[in-house]
Parts: sequence; structure tokens; C-alpha cells
Amino acid sequence: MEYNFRCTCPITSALDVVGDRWILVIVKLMLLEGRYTFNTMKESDEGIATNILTAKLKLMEGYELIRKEKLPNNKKTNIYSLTDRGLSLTPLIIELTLWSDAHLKDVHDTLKIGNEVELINHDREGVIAAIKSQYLAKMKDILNPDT
Amino acid sequence: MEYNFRCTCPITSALDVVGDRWILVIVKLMLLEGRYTFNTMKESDEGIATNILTAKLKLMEGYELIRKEKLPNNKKTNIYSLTDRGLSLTPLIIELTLWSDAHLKDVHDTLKIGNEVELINHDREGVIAAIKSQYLAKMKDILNPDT
DNA sequence: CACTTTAGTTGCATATTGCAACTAAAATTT
DNA sequence: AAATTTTAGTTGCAATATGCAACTAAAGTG
Repeated sequence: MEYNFRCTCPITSALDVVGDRWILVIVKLMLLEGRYTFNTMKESDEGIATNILTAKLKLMEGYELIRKEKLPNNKKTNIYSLTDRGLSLTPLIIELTLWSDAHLKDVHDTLKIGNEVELINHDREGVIAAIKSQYLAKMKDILNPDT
Repeated sequence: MEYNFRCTCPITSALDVVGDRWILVIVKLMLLEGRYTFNTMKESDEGIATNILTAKLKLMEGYELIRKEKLPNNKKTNIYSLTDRGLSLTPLIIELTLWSDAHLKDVHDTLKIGNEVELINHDREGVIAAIKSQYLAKMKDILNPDT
């Protein structure tokens, strides 16, 4: 994978990896909406085009943010799952949620915010840990139905 | 300002505003590197082209992430400063720093990380508050030299 | 009054994103 | 087992964003 960093700054370098229009959206689809196949991702509200989805999934696999595998009994469906590296973007997702709640409600009238913000403000670390462990448990169940 | 949101998701909507290659980099230049004029920003390590810088500053002003003003005694130099909305992106910047430290050191050998990560891990909220208050004090000093 | 600084603009090339239609293999239905 | 549907893409083309390099105009400086 050809990383291409603009400079030595850690912040800019992180943005060289995840600073685009789609990667963090895809992380959200996987982490918070439980989507783990190509088709369920393409059917999301965001309406991502299939060529873009293909390209971004390939890129994210190269960056080791996600993994692509198949179940033993199905040669067709690809299961995409977040790696630890991808999962560790959870705090970023959390901060985007908080920023939206604080700053976009007035300019975006159909913005859909539930009670996540209160939960996060009450126990940020707990929410992050819960999201991660629920994700891992779910994917383990999908990839290792027994055990 | 014509916001254009893909859907009702708060995370995706936040990315509709700041999810590009430059906006958060510019926030960093202002917040952490003390740059507040066009020329000092263009001279940063990131090497941003002047047409892009012009376009992004205009966009950020439209989004009310930054403000553009002049000092009374200088009709030439524009002073760009972060609004509260822009300043509240600080936690996002912090998380990008942490993610870089945890995940890019091995693939980016010239990545420059100091002791920020320890400070953040020791007192995240304190670091965020300190960055914000130092920024506000500095800009106040520049825009209101007396008082 | 010449020179430099500041903040851009302009023209053009390349890269990224987006749309719509199409495809091939695997799985499912009849 | 043949036809249909599902899954995961690919392909061609248009539009938008990013990048490079040279240029400019107004303001400030020596």
C-alpha cells in the first residue's frame, strides 16, 4: 500500500488516510449500522455509488482499516469487518457526533439525533468501550457462528 | 452558504462540512501553529496551493468556522481567526493526534510526535481547555492589543 | 518613488467523485 | 436442471475538486 503523506505532522498525516468524503462514513456504516456486506453498504442512506464503494473498500483494506473474508459455506458474499486499527477510529466518530449535535442542528433541519449525545456526555469512555465490544461480539458471531 | 447534506446522519453531516483534505489541516495551522494570515498559512509544511487556500478559507468563512477581519491600522493584512464553532473542532484534532500516534508511526518514519500524547492521555479535557483558552487569549491580544 | 509584502487570481493539468448502465458468478426458485 | 435473483462488482463518461505555476493589484516600507 502506497501511503502518501504530505508532511511530518501527525494530524495532517491522519487526514492523509481518513480525510476524505467516504472512509469515515463507511466506518460508521460498519460500526454503528451493522453493515458488513457490499450490498447493505450500497443501500445505505448516504447513497454511495458502487464504483466509489469498491474503490474505498479496496483502499481501506490496503490501509488495514478493514478485512475482507468469506464464510466457509458461501463463496459469493464478502464479509467486511473492521480491524483494530479501524475500530480505533471510534473516538473520532464520537466527536463527529458531538460536533454535529452542537453545531449543525440549526442549519440542518432533518438532522437525526437521538439520545447518544447524553450518553456520551455522561460516560464517554464507557460508550466507546461498549460500541467496540458490541461490534467485536457481533462480528465474532457472524464469522464464528459456533464457539 | 449552501450546505449540502447527503442524508440525516449526524456523522455523515459533520463530514459533509469538515470531511475533506484541507479544512481540518487549516484549523490545525490556526489553532496549534499560531498562523492567522494568508501568507503564513501558505508557507506551512503542508504546502497548500494559494488557489486552494483561497477557496477553503472562503468556504470555512461561509460555514462560520473562521472569521476574517482587519486591524484598524493595516488595510492590507487579513486576520483569520477561529470562531467558537471552529474552536470546538479541537477534540477532533486531539483524536487525530492520538490515532496517528497509535497507528501511523510504523508506516510513516518521519512522523513527528512529541509529548502531546502523554499529556492528552493524562488529562484530555485539561489539554483541550488549555489549547482553547491559549488560542483565545492569543487572538484577543492580536485583535485587541490594549484592554 | 522604487521595492517588497500581502493576498490573492488565472489558466491549465490531474485526480477524485458521481451517475447510469452493464456483467459474471454464485445462490435460489420453479 | 433451467430460469431467476442475488451479490459483488466493472465500465464509460461527466462533473467537481485538487494541484501547479505564473501572474497581478493594492498596500506598506525604505
